[in-house]
Parts: sequence; structure tokens; C-alpha cells
Amino acid sequence: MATRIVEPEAGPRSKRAAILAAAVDCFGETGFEATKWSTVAERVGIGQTALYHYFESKTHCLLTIMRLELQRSHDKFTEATEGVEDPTEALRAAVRAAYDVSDQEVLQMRILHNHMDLLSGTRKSKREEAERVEARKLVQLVERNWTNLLVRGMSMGAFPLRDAQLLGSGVLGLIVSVWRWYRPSGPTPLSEVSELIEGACVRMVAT
Amino acid sequence: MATRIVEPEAGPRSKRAAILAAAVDCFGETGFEATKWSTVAERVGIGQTALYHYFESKTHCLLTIMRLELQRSHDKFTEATEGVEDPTEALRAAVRAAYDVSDQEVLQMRILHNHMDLLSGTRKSKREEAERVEARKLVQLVERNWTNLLVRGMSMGAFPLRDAQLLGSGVLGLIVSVWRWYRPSGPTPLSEVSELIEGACVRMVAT
DNA sequence: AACCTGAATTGAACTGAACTCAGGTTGATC
DNA sequence: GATCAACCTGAGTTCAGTTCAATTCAGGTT
Repeated sequence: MATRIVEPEAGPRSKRAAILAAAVDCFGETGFEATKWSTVAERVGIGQTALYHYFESKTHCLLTIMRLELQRSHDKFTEATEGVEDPTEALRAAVRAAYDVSDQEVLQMRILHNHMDLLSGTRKSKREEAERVEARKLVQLVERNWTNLLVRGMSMGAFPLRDAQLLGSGVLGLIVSVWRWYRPSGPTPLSEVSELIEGACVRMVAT
Repeated sequence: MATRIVEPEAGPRSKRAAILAAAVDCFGETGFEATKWSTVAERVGIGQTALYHYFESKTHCLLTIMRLELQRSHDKFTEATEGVEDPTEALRAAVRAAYDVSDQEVLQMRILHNHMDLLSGTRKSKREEAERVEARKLVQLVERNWTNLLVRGMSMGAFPLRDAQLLGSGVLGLIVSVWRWYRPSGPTPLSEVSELIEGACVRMVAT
């Protein structure tokens, strides 16, 4: 049912990965609107028009980055929580997993959450729309992950009963709000953020 | 010290307010990038170029909307909390105030938080940069409002001691994360959201 | 009433970045 | 070493945002 998009298998001299990496850097540092599509081409070392061999548009590239990051987040959540039966421990593990990211992934998170609104409206071109739909599915999956975690905790009596959906999006909102301001070069280390948010989440859902 | 920008005093036939209102509708519903500047002009009933009599650019208009919304938020916070000496009650009042908004203000919130990243980098044109700087100042003011509330609660023994700045941006992040998904036409009434988040915030900062 | 001023407006032209097109190059494979 | 798809390019198109010179309009002055 989770129809994962087939990644175009990379021909040996494909620059797709290099383009994605360069785009993540540019979009993450400078912002999507502010970075010229041609700058990404330059950084990869190809002409601007070559980009269109790999991506239908600048936006198609952005949506691809977003989908990949969502896939990663979802996988990480699953990996971190599976087999942890105590709900509170599962919640803690999920939060820690959310902040166990590389600098590159921080950028991807920033890009993702700065352009969530793109996922609302339908896109005109085929491949853009495919990525958008897939990304939306993943968003819902991630939301369900968190909601289910809370539902399980509530039914097991570990968390008091509340609107799990609403509380879930609250927890998720709290966690991702960090990507708005966090900078690897900033004064606050991510480990500190992780600890504080972990505690906050636990208190939020507990008594 | 808080150098509030002097609103250009409205000549009797100024369309500035009408443009702002139309822009909030368009930017809020369709998204800033997706709405054509000329559409805003149409909705107001003037030619596109007339817009430039009031705003230096499409972005200048956006930044103005953002600043106005920040000013409103700040005022509302102050009004809701001043004179409330019990920290928990002040926190509750602040959260309730944050969600005591009209449908128009929901749109403005959405616009504001979808384009926070604009406030990071400097702008080229004068008036855009003026709005940006002012908006940034207001963001810091709002953050300080929440941090101070927590600091006061901690020093009074109402909240356990924690990194107030980090926790403050957490609380704020949780509160504004709602504007990402909330729709007045949606299934969840804002009052319900307000209650759940109010409780969550209190638990987050308390024991 | 004739005149003046500045705010408000406009149509036509400009700009620049995203994108298209019609072909050319490369290199893995047979 | 011929083939063919993957890969790439320069020249040109498009289109939304923007500029500009010129015009209208409303309210006040003489």
C-alpha cells in the first residue's frame, strides 16, 4: 500500500545525487526562492539546462528533497521504536531519534518544514504531482506513527486519555519547530535541545 | 527603544488597507509564491502598477503583513498577561490569548509562520529592509515575553528550574505549530485546540 | 472660475530567472 | 567500431515582477 516511488536507477555517470546534494546546500543555506536554479548547476559543474534531464523543474527537485527527508524520518522513527514495549520509553526513543541527525539532514529538515505548504495544493506537472502526493502520504504516515504511539500509551494506562490526534500533532509540532531556529554553528548543541524536548514531550503526554 | 514604524498616514482615498486585506486573503489561501501580484491588484480594482505607489514590491507587502501580525501578537500577549501575578495563570492567559483570533488573523498567522525565514537574510531595498528589521525586533520581543514569563515562574518557585530560553521557544513553537494545519473550516474548533495546548504548555513547564 | 500641488493611476516597455527546443556529445555494450 | 540511450549544451521563449514617463484626480489657493 505504501507505494514508494521508484528511484530512477542511477546510470553510472548520473549527476542526480550530486544535484540533490548541491540543492540541499543551496536551498538550506540561502533559501529555495533566493537561490538561482543556475547556481545549483554551477556548483555541480554542468550547464543549467542539464538539470532538466534529471528534474522537471526547480520545484520538482525541492519536492524530491522533501520526500526523501520524510522517508528518512519515517524509517528512523520505525527503527527507533520497534520492539520498545514501554510507551514512555518508546516516546523518548522516538524523540532522540528525531534529533539524531547529520548537519546535512538538519538542512533537509529546514527545507522540508519551510515548504510544507507546497504539499497542500495540487501541482500541474506529472512528476511534481507524483512527488507531492507521495510526500503527503508520508506526512500522514509520520503523523500516524506519533498518534499510534500515544494511543498505545493511553490504552496501556501509561498516559492519561486525551485527544491523541491533536496531542500527537502538538508533540510533532514541538519537535520540528526546532528546525526553524537551530543552526549547527549556533550556541546550543543539539544534544541539549534533544534532552530538553524529550523531557517536555514526556511531561506533555503524561500526568 | 521599540522604534515602531510610522504607518504612512492614510490619505482619504488611499487603498493601502484594501491592498493589505486582499493580499492577506490571497497569500493566506493560495500562498505567497503562488499568487500573482496582479491578482491582488485585480481584487482591489486597480492596475498592477498602482500597487507600487503603496508597496515597493510584492515582498515588501508580505513583510508589512508579517510585521503587523507580530505587533498584534505582542500587544495581545501584553494585554492578556499584565496584572496576572500567578505565573501558571499568566501562562494560561497567554495561550488563550494566542488562540483568540479572527479568521483573518488565522490567515495572517499562517502567512507569518510560513515565511519566517525571510527575516534572516538582509534585503536589498530600503523599505523592505526596514520592515524586516522591525519584524525581527518584534520576534525577539515576543520570544522574550515568553521567556520572561517562564523565568518569573521559575524564580517564584511555580515552575522547576530549566533552560528558560530553550523551553520558551519550545512553548512558542508548540503554540504556533498549529497555524500550519488549522483551518477555520476544518473539523477541529479552535477552542478545542486552545484548551489542549493550554494544558500541554502548563504540563511542559511544570513538574 | 482659473490655477496649483501632490497623491493616485496607467500603458508600454524592461528584466531576469525559469524553462523549452533542436540538436550535439559521450561512453557502455554488442 | 557501430549503435543507442543517457547525458549535455547554446540559443531562444515565456512570464511575473518591476520601472518609467506621462496622465488623471481631488482638494486647496488666489
